[in-house]
Amino acid sequence: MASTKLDPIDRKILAELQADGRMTNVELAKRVGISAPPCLRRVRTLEEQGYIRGYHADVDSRALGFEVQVFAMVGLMSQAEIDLSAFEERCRDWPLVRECHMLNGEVDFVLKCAAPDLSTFQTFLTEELTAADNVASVKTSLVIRCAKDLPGVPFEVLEERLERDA
Amino acid sequence: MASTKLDPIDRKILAELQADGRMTNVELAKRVGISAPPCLRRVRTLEEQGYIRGYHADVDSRALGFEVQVFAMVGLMSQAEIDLSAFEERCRDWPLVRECHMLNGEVDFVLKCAAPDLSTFQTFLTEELTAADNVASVKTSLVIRCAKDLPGVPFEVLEERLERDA
DNA sequence: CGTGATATTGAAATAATATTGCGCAGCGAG
DNA sequence: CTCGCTGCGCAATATTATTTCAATATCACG
Repeated sequence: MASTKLDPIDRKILAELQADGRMTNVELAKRVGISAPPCLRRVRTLEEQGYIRGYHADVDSRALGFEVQVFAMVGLMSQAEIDLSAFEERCRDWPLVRECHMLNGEVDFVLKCAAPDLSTFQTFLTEELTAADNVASVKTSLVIRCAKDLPGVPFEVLEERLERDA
Repeated sequence: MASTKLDPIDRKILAELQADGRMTNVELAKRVGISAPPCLRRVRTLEEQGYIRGYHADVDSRALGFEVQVFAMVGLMSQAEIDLSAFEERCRDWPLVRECHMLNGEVDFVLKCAAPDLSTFQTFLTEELTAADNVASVKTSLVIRCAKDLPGVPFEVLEERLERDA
């Protein structure tokens, strides 16, 4: 990851691919204002350097029968690093847990979970999560609806900031 | 969205594209066990029927200088639908807010925010979010680290469940 | 300011992929 | 059965990705 700095074209590429990850390279090249070959080379470089971690289809989980989304705020008994890591490792093993973020403040972790129905989630909650080693408290909140769900980076803010600093 | 039901091949397609959204159609066809043309037709159908909402590059926001991620728990004064919608609309206008979910329980919304640095976020927090109409309380937690961040749907769970029900 | 070393570009050629057209097989209803 | 429907795969064509290479731009240094 020899992070060379990004020029405006690179940032445009990232913004375009974040918005539409399946854009063809010719279309992308047209939009960022260079020809196809250097455009593709830039994309490959961005991938290698880790600016692009991967590409994913955005699949509608409700359409697939995952009716329930839950945020779970988890407090642990011990915040020693080894215990934090152990909990994270357990989260990685639970398929219902889609995201696991360690936080500052009173709560140690927030988990975003997805389940086909409430009873599946309840079972997971009582038999797995709450029952896990070192878990002191779990507060859950059902997602009623989602008003906004954008991927990654607000490029608008980034460009604004770069202009201002220049 | 004339939601025809999905067969195992469709689900495999969704799982593969969720894992790698830029897979070529021939590779995808190989993996799901059919030839390229019908595979592409299925993908198009899945897109049209809304099972696939889009494709996105997963861009590393830290590499781009967005050092700060925050979860904000927001309580409103009024939970009347018109006030809820008004708040959601405001969230859509704030670029630092990447996700906005309405919850049940004591907290009305959870927001996932991204900012270049702490002071940018603090400014947003005090001058925009906390100051917004109808906002009663905001509790924020910095993300210290992210142990897991998977896209969308746990297909493992879905398949398990289908097998069991069969 | 030059000037050479180093990158980066774009046109053209080639390889790979996507997409269309069409005939065939499987299957349920009459 | 056999018609009608659906979905498959082969083959042909259109697009796109990728490599090659000569020309241009960029930059450190004298």
